[in-house]
Amino acid sequence: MDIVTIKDVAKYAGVGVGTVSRVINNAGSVGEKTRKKVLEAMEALNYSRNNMAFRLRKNETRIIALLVPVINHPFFANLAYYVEDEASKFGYSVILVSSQQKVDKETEIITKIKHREVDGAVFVTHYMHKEEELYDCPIVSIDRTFGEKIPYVTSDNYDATRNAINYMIEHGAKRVGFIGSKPLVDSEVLERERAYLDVMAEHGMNPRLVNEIIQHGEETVVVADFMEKYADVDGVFVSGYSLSQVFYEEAIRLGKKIPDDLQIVSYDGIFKQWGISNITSVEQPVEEIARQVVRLLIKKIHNEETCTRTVLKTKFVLGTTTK
Amino acid sequence: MDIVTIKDVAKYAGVGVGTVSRVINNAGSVGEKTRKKVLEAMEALNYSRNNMAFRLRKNETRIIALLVPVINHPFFANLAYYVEDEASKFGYSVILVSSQQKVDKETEIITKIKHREVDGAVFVTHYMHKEEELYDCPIVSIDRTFGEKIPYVTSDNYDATRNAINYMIEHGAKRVGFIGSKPLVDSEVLERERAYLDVMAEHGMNPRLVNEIIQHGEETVVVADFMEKYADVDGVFVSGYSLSQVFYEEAIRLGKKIPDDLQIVSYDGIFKQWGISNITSVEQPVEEIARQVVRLLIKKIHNEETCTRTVLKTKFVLGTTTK
DNA sequence: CTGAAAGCGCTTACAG
DNA sequence: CTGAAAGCGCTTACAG
Repeated sequence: MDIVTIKDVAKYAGVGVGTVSRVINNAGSVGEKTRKKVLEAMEALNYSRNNMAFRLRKNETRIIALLVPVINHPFFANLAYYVEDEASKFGYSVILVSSQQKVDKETEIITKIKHREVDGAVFVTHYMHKEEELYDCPIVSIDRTFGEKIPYVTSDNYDATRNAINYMIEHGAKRVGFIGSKPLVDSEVLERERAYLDVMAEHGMNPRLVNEIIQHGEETVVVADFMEKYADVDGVFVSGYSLSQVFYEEAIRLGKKIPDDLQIVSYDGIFKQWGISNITSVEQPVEEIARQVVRLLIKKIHNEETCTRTVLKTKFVLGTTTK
Repeated sequence: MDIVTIKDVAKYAGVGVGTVSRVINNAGSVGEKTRKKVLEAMEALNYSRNNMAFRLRKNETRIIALLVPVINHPFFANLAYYVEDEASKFGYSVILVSSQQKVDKETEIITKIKHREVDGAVFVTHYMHKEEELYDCPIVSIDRTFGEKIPYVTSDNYDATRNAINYMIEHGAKRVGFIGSKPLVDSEVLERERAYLDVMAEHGMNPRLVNEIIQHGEETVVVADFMEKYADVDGVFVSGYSLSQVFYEEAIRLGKKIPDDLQIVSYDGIFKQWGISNITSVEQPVEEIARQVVRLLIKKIHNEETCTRTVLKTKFVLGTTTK
């Protein structure tokens, strides 16, 4: 079972390789009977095009990379699902990289672009240091801002957070706290803290705020500290992918009555389909985010114009953790 | 910013392209000062190897495909996480394909192998029809059996199911049922039903069994039917990725006291880390499955010997749904 | 409409 | 130790 090339087909059909190429690609014009001969030859030889060669010639890999902190988390897994779905519509495959918050995994993607292993990448990561060279690569991001040259899509962090906090206040919360996993880098996620502080100021309330860089695995400690420091909170806004579930469980463990003693609203990460406990939350339009980001990236790859910032609307979804 | 090739480096360093290639790959021997010149040239020109060309030459893509029914499900997302981690240790990237139970997505992978877009694939799918051509491809599978030529890894389905059911019986269950999402194809998952029937026979109990092919989205209906048909069950073994959560919720909805009226054990799909409700379950060693499957695939790709069947041990994890 | 040739960016015998 | 050449499997002007 040797590998059959365009040459074999050409010989079998008694034509030149160029002609074979033309019928494969429906490019140029080729006579009807020649075309038929070639098609028969392809059939007889069970030919299939070697796309490594094709791509080298065309200088495109038709692959994009998706860089997420971890894939085995509901938000990112959902994102990956729709990214793959959208990319495949445009003939792109997607390779997966879990950064695990390690910088080397992140620079690895840049390397893959430079080495022509992928055409571009979508970055969902809040940890990598900026690198100049990054700006020349076809990259799009979610939430994170890199300056004018890298388009990103985000959700209406500020407004959604305001609404969520006001909701708790309208439903009786007097001492509202904010606990968040703070990105290391410029990110629209920071708008959530700003929104919180603004609302607190408007109501003349004292902020009860912990927003810090949390390493994977440290969530429990941070939550425990928060609950000790602000034992009197009766409403908490939780920001960050792995934080809400931890927070919810810790609150239960401390014997808080939810929502009577304590209301909770979370940004991100509550996915009914996975049966995760029913926390009231600001739900991101993950499907739409995924599709937009892919389309932006493909435009970027083809050097088309893109707008830098795309903002999508979240949905406030009531669960059982608010009044 | 033109693309810089090995030729440019060679010219800059005043050597032949072969020499440049040799220093890049540390292959052959090259004089110390020549090497230095070349390295300097690479540095000066900011050269990085075009891996499309490299791979065409070597006839390897260093990419494997992971085909799962859907990526946005805890089990598969975890699998993907470890598959990517293991693959990257061997220098492989992994592209992701969610079959969504569609046959065309599945044959697409075969196409990708034939077109040299990937070197091989891991199949986690229970729906595709057998195709002869598949047997010549570097493919490994999870649970599913394709005959001698395709290696697969699975867990101890039979024993684990026996243990789980016996556990419920030992803890008072008298009318034990089995509800499962049945694979369309030859799969070790079928051992679970066999184990169940064996245990029922040994205890002289009447089987209460529904094991059928369930389309995505139909879980609720099937569960409702089961509960109507076997309203008297006081212990149920649930088999199938998306079924356990649905089953649990339906039982609650019907007002069953768990575990007093009804004990539940599930195979697959309960992941504490995602806060999914605490169902007693047979936990698959997903990390180990992933790593084994990748290693098997890479052996397959390199035409090394592999054993056809690898069985890994599950863990019986007590939750709150059994006595 | 079609064939022969050059070239995509690399590696690898083959001479020297 | 090193350069020139052939070749991986394709596409694409270029002639005819």
